[in-house]
Amino acid sequence: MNIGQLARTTGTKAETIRYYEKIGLLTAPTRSSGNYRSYGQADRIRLSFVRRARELGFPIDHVRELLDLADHREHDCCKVDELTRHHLDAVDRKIADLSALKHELASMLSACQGGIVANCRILEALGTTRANP
Amino acid sequence: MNIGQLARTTGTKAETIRYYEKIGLLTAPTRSSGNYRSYGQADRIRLSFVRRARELGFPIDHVRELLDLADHREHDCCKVDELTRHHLDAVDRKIADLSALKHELASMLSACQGGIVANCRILEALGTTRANP
DNA sequence: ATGAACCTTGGAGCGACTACAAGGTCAAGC
DNA sequence: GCTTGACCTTGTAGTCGCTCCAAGGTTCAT
Repeated sequence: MNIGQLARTTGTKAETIRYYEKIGLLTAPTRSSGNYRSYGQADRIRLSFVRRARELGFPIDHVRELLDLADHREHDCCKVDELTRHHLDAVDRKIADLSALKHELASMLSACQGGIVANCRILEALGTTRANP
Repeated sequence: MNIGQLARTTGTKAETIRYYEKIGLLTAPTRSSGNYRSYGQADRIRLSFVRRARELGFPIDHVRELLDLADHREHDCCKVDELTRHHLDAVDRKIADLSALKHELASMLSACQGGIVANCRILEALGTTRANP
């Protein structure tokens, strides 16, 4: 499998695969006679794992740790649990922040009655300072 | 007011203020005899507006448009409304994505019963390919 | 006069890619 | 055998929104 095929079967761009190789997330594969990267099933599985973890929003460093853990199947899995929990907390915080934001934007929108900018409640709301005045 | 004072009164770092000036979000202020930037109240208000919009997650380009709109008080405010609506939609989508993510992470966590990595449900879930296999 | 606390500029670095340029390789069709 | 076009290679620069740093200038209190 060359890089394009691997890219297609994993829904990744070839550039991204090369990037993962450069930062050491994926190991350099063997090369063909024409110096093309040549991948096998194990590579595909590993990349899929990476993509899935990234889809779930794990930062690259966490993915690296997860890969490490997955490579040592005799280890205790509490570290995996901890990473996941940690990430879940971060996601929760982000959701809370965005929800607050959403309500603020929604109330700005509902206050807007159209008309000219001079009377715009949205811009008014934006002009309302919050940081220590 | 020099840059440090403006920074403190708006909860911004001096570097960020200089950055905003460089990208043309804020106009270059007058300079003191010693070549220090010297700001007035109008600058403080404008920067506060920018910070507030950024807090609300508007990307810099939108902030630029909002500033433009706020500068032309006689214009119709429907563009402001549109920008806000657009942003609200994006926030909503992000919340939906994160909620889906949260549930996935939570169910991964609840499936994990401890033990060694070889039996870890979290890693198993991560290994489950989703992109076209 | 000296030192600390500020300011100046320019440039590099972050994360996680993405895009591009200039060239090499491969398979199919003629 | 030659051309065409799709693929691959490398390296570098750009994205976004800052943040940090280094090397030097200014201001003010002691």
